[in-house]
Amino acid sequence: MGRSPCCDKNGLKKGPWTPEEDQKLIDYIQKHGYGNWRTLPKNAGLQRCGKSCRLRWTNYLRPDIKRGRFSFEEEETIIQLHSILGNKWSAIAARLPGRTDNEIKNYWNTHIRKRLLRMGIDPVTHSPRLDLLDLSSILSSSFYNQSQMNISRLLGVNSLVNPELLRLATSFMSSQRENQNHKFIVDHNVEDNQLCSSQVQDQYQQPLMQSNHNHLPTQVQEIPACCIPFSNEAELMNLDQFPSNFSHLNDWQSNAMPSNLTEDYVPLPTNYDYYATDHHHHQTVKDPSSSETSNFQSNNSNQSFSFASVLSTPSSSPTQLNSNSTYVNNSGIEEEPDSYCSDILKFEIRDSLDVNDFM
DNA sequence: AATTTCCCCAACCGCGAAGTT
DNA sequence: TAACTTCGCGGTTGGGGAAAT
Repeated sequence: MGRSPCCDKNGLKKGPWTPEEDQKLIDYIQKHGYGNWRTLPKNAGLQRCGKSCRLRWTNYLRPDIKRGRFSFEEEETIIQLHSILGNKWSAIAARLPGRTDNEIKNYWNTHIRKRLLRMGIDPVTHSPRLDLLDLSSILSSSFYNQSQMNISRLLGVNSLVNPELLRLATSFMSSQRENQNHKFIVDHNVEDNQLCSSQVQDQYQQPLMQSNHNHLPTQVQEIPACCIPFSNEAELMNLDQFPSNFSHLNDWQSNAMPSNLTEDYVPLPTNYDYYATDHHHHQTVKDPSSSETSNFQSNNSNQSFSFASVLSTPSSSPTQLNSNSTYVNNSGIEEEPDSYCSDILKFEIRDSLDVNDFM
């Protein structure tokens, strides 16, 4: 069909918005609600095209926008969802309350993508690529004890259930065991380790599901490069239908996982409320799509995000969900989520669980 | 201190989908 | 059914601040 002329560009302002323009837009939307973006700027007294107004509103002025750095859980969720959805930023944003697709897209392109590349992970396929992998950084930073190993640091992201990388990592570990007895010093400042993960659990969980609980997958099995136990995008989209109470999920988890794998993880609260810590500053704005007033809080995304998060977040994680994304460590110094997580997520593999069994 | 380079992110652009006439 | 309008998405750009030289 014919394309709409974007807008009459003559005389319309472009570029950064001024506070006055912002206020005009806010005032207008608070009075009349949003919608009909084409006529909105004229009615609001703005020399902008409707598209520009819509973007400004949805990406910046909306009262439910969450500002600040991405939390570890958010980052983790982005990676997980991206492994399933690809560059469908709006779909990803729908499951990250308060975050916009634009913000997520920017964060992916400026942070996560680069980090994955440095770790030898193809950010498109979420699969390891040996031509990208910086082996030296792995060797120098990932092994410091035979029995204690931070697999998350090694693998970088929990979404990478891809067994090939696990195999690669394990191969390194095995060779290290054979050839060296000394401990490796962990460089806590290595940026490649920043994107760490808490979910070695996930490394096992999905294969276990797929293998009918009876055996672990072999390395040649094809396993989707994601850890959320949904086989496809449609299934993921149906997350919204899940109740916010996860008692069934816990049953499912405990049934699905062998006890020797699950016992290190305490069951999560069944009524986990993602919004519990952040109910501040809700402005009320009319949503023309509804006859009632909306406060822009998406319950759907609440539920779905919680579900995914519960699946992948050990209860031992000290990080408050949806908290401000700046972290303060014990010394009162702000700490970036990238670095704090490398410490909290050290993962101990019990002697009875030999990672080589997964080979 | 000055200049250059790098990086981030708000905003723009083009396109397709969905809705309306 | 076609023509048109509106909206939303994803890719890209460029301004400005930070870091490096």
